[in-house]
Amino acid sequence: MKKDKQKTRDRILDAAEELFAQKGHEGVSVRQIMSKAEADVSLAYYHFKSKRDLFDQVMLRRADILNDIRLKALEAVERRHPDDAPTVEEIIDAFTHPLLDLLANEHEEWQHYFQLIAQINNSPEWGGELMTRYFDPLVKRFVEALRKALPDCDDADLFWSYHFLSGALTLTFAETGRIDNLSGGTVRSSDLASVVERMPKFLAAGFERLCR
Amino acid sequence: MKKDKQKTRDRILDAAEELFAQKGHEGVSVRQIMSKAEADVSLAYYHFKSKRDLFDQVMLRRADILNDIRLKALEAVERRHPDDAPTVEEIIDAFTHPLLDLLANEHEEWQHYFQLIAQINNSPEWGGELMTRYFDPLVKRFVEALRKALPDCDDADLFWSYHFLSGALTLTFAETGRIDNLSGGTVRSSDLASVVERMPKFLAAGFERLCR
DNA sequence: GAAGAATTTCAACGATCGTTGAATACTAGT
DNA sequence: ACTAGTATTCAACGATCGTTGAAATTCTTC
Repeated sequence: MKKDKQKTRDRILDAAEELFAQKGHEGVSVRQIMSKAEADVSLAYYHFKSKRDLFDQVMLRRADILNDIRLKALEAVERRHPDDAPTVEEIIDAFTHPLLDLLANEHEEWQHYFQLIAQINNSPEWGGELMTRYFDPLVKRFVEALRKALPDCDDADLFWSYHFLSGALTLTFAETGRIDNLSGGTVRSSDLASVVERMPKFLAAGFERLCR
Repeated sequence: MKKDKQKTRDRILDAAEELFAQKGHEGVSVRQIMSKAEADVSLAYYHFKSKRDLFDQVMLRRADILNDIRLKALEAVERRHPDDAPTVEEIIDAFTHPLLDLLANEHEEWQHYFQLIAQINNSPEWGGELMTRYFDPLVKRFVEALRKALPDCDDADLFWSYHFLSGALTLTFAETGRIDNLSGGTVRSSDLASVVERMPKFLAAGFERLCR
């Protein structure tokens, strides 16, 4: 039935998502993906045009959901400030909180996708093209909100601040465990509640110091 | 002669560094590397034990230089403060400035290495192990300096702040050009002088707000 | 210039890669 | 039950993968 097609296609996407996140696009073979998906190799080429197309579909599958909830979070913040502008911290929170919530509360479902984004964002090969294509419209919307909150900020300060934000956020997605070692175990990469409460404060302070 | 050996070995390391940085460890074949190095495939296995060993040697070649100059920069800052503690911004500047200087002034020589670090730092596969092995002793030294500058800061705030710093710094290394698109060309990824003057201020503000 | 070590070339191995075409099994509407 | 599509299996293609052993060359030292 139709459901089975969806099931198989989704199983392939799940397996691909996980393996791409762990080893990168080139570090995984179609055979490894299909083996994890418990399906024949040829099925990859029945459901997708090519390995590259499979990769793109993995990216696309969750991108719209992400853009939706983040836009709604921003709009909610703006609705709470009908007259004045929201604070920088509120805007950054709207930008980051939905993602960190998803990662914290639906960890198994979203972890690999976020790890994939973490890798792509720092890759010269993929970083420019892919991230721009999927997420830049939303990012521009947030930058505009930040500009309104920091009316005296010049463009260079604003965009570089966003750049630092982007780096801090995506490294969090990677959950490399490096900070676990570094702190001797007192801090854990997977403790996203700690990030939710600290990251907006940390980054808002940066924006505000640079922009005035 | 001996010089030629070094020459060939270094040509291989250079080619590997560039290709690994662009496509990742698994995205490049030994044959592609040796073709760029203009040497026979077998020479890779004369000069190195395996592909993985070649990768490790690429990482090692510049790691010590980096640790050296950063340690010296920190010691210089501390020497300038015989009685009191250096400011957070001074410490962060010592941590980041040497790297950004190298990238800005010897771009061709160091760009690919830093791009490689940018990718590894955000990879769950490599991020924990490799970065810890090569750079954590130095990082711990800097965290101690920061702790002295922020005596009332608790460990979680301190380590998470460093985590945000690490993400912001390594994304800068990647030079993905994403911010170029985002800003419509008014900001350029390769304009590292802009980063040098902004990043320590931005990050110091974050540390200070979180830690007090 | 001969001896010995260091370096480079050449040819090949088995394994795995992405991808495809044709045959088979399954499902839905009549 | 027949048909028309949808989904899955099987076998295979040429290319490329990491790696190796042995021969040929070049370099160092006497």
